[in-house]
Amino acid sequence: MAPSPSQLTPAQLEIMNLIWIEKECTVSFLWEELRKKREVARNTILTLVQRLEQRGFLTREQRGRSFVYRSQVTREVTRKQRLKDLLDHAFAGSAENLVKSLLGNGFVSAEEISRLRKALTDEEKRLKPRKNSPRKES
Amino acid sequence: MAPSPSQLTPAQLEIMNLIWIEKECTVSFLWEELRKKREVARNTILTLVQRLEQRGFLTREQRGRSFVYRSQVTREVTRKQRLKDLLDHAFAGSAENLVKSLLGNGFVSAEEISRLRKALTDEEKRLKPRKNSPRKES
DNA sequence: CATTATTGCCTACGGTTGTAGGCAATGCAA
DNA sequence: TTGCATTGCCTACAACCGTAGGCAATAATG
Repeated sequence: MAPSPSQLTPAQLEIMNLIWIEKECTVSFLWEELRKKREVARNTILTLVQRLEQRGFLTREQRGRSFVYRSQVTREVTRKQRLKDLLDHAFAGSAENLVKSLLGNGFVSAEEISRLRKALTDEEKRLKPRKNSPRKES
Repeated sequence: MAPSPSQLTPAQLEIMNLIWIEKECTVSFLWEELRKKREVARNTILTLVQRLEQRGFLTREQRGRSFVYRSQVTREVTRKQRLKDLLDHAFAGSAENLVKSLLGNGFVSAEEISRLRKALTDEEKRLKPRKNSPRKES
């Protein structure tokens, strides 16, 4: 149960989220953005970013007098990992229970429910197609 | 961004999951159960459990020569917190994207999809009832 | 009774995290 | 040119985490 080096901590995720949006970030930019939400020293951000680079989550490239950082892992892969982790360790692997917890706690808006119902209906058709309603072979 | 004391770590969650199932656990019992999955010293479990008690996640009660530990927080509340955390910090608050990620990564079985579609259909009716299909109050 | 096993307590240690100060190099401004 | 600003580096530190050893008290066993 050694601390998983592939799971981003909250502060790390905060930075990655910004970089995923902006594609390229300098430390100063990250600092200014994060300082809008909480007080933090520039060196704090610098250290966090440097450690993320050391562990392979970011790459950096010299641009003028400073460095520009880019992500080495996609947001989607990170989402998938975190989702699987939550699913396995908090919901005992039951996606059904997870989604029902989402619903039961009011985390899903009416519009989202509507769209999700449609998505699930499609998915259901895709998995169990009616004999007389053929579909393309993708 | 101080480490949130209310978020259980993996090792802590492993213990809480057992206690949620068993309702009451001694350290020795937890040790035997966890040792089935990985090698770990009894004192490791003891320390983890003691720290969980210090932080209010567990209560203990002397029973004979040892202590019996019980949970002070429900599994549901913990699930809700972790789900909200994942939702906000990894999926930017979009439950729709979260569920679609579940689907897209094959984390949901066909049976679960079927049941969830029904649950969502019900939920949709509940939120946007047809004018001519009244429902009970509460 | 003597020995072995069980149980809890105290202590520690190496690693990580979030936090940041101090310093030096380099660039811009007056 | 002299001073202020930007930027990165090195260092540190308290907290926390997972891990566990050593010890003492007490209970079970022979």
